[in-house]
Amino acid sequence: MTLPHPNTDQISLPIVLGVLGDPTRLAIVRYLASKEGVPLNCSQFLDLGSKTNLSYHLAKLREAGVTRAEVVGTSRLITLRRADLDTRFPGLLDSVIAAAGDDAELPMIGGQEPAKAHA
Amino acid sequence: MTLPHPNTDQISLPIVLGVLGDPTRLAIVRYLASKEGVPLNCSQFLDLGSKTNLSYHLAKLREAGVTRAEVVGTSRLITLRRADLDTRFPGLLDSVIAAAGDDAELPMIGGQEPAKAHA
DNA sequence: TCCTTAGTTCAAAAGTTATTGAACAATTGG
DNA sequence: CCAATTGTTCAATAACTTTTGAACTAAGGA
Repeated sequence: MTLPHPNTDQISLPIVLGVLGDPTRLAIVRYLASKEGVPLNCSQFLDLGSKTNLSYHLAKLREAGVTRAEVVGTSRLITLRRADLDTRFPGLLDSVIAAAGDDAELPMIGGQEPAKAHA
Repeated sequence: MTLPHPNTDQISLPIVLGVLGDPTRLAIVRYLASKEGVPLNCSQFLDLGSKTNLSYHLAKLREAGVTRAEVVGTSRLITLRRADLDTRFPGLLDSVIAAAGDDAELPMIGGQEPAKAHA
């Protein structure tokens, strides 16, 4: 039981940008980046919407090639496809994550700390 | 007669990403980047759609803060807001333009040369 | 086996975005 | 003034995206 993912060379720039142009998904990506190395399952994101709605957004991210979802038991372990994205679009993910880190308009996850403005 | 533009600090990351997540607009931005310094008017982009449709897409880019449109006579001179975007989201525009430069899926403008694959 | 947990799928509704054509405005040149 | 050029606005439609709830599957534990 594996889920469909695009190959690295099939990842499309407009699709990736479009998928990241949604506050919920950008919040997911920011959170994944902040927990890099720790695989997360969908229920980590329930702050952002209903189970069904997250399933939808996570599928969009996966189908765009932004995340990878590995089936483990009844869970999906979700990770950022950082290396693949860096290969395909050098610097893009880093600059998006850096910009998102500062963005107080994006929804927070699990008491996440908003990046502080320079005192 | 000036057109509304967001201030630099009003430029929103998800809105910018969403606006760039459209092949027509990404093609416009790529072309503007390739002609940096040369202000272009809307009719340069008629390859990409009807006059009305371009007016729509150019308004989206302007309202998102990606481009600036200056009214000169009956023309709008359109430029990329590169410095403002670099200030707000360092590295983002560069990585998007670099990635778009290579993208053969994006529509071309006026016999634009597709970036060649490495021989 | 039965229950729970984790997540998907489906269909419907709501909302948003893209595209079109016709009509409009403003400037420029004759 | 008249016509051409440049681009906008409006209303309609088409197409897509997001959100929801109910029903479902699959694995794991008691």
